[in-house]
Amino acid sequence: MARSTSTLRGQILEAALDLFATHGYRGTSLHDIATVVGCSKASLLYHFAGKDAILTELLSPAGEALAELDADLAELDDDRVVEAAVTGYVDLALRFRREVTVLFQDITETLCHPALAHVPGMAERLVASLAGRSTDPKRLVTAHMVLGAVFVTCAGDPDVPADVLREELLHGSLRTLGHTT
Amino acid sequence: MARSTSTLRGQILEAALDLFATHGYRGTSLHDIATVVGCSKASLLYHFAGKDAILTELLSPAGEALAELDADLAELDDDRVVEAAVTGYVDLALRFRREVTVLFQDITETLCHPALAHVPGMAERLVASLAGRSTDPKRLVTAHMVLGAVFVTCAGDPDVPADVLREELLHGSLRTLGHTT
DNA sequence: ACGATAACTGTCCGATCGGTCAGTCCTGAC
DNA sequence: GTCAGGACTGACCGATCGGACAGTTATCGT
Repeated sequence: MARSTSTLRGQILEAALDLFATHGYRGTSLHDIATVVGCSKASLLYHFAGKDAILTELLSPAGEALAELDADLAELDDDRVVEAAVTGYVDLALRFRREVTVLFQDITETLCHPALAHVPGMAERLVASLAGRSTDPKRLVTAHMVLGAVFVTCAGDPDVPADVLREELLHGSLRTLGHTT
Repeated sequence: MARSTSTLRGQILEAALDLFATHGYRGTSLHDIATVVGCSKASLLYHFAGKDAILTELLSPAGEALAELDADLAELDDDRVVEAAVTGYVDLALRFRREVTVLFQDITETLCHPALAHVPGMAERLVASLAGRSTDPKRLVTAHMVLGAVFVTCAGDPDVPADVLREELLHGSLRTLGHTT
């Protein structure tokens, strides 16, 4: 073996995450990844079943974390769910900032991916939670706004200290929702 | 001539806008467009110089409108610019909702397009305007949040009456910015 | 020292893409 | 009628993509 297995696998995932976040999933070829890593394209396909498998492995942790949040929020009553949804969503988006950027780059291609099949449904429930499970169109719009605000801000990766960013995402989202603390 | 020129051109643009918004620019082939329109792929390339040219013609009006907003905002003083930026941006995003969706689907591919070369710079100035030209990191974060909130909400095309949507985008954005009316 | 096995690669393949081009078809002016 | 020119198309092209596969290299247990 030229390299230890885990080493090259990790390098491939790291390079792929970088390239997917910069140029999108469709905009990145296996050749591009192989060039960055410094191995052959065939080597990628030795470690991973295919290009899909790389994306799946990259996004699965974020998907599972979102599923956890989804389950947690389901057990809260309506007046407590809003703050929990905001905090959980912001922390999730910050923790998986690079994955969010990948999603942002190629939203349709990545969302229709098997590993993320449950995301649309969970996103819809997250919006419902952000809206305090109200069906008022106005509150649904603001909930969508929070979804987009945190999403794009994290994907944009602004040059701001992490704690300031988190604090402002939380407060800004609550202000958007008209939630008085 | 089988059809009047303008008819087929218009059908091509309409179909392309639809497909680009649904599957992204990269995810839509000339063959896809031709199939929807009901003509040959070669016919598309008779009416347009290339796939790029179709995207350019689709997004140019939105780009020009953004440039107008950019120029208008430049002439306002700091305490007036925030509300003007919010109103102008929301109205722009609503007017070019489908174009926003196209942008959302394939952000890197579309933004590096010649016709939209000035957009990143204008977007940056728009963020500055939304932040009241303050350099406070907290205000910059909230400005980015508004940018994303309106962007994603318009791209998502929620099933809400147009006037309610506009009203909530405006009020929600101002609340996000902590702007007391 | 030496197979067995895992790690890795060069090369080829079919599919699909955007784009070109010679040629056909139709229409309207004369 | 006819003919010039715009509208349109089928067939083809080179490039690039994800992927398959036989073969080579390096490592380790014995």
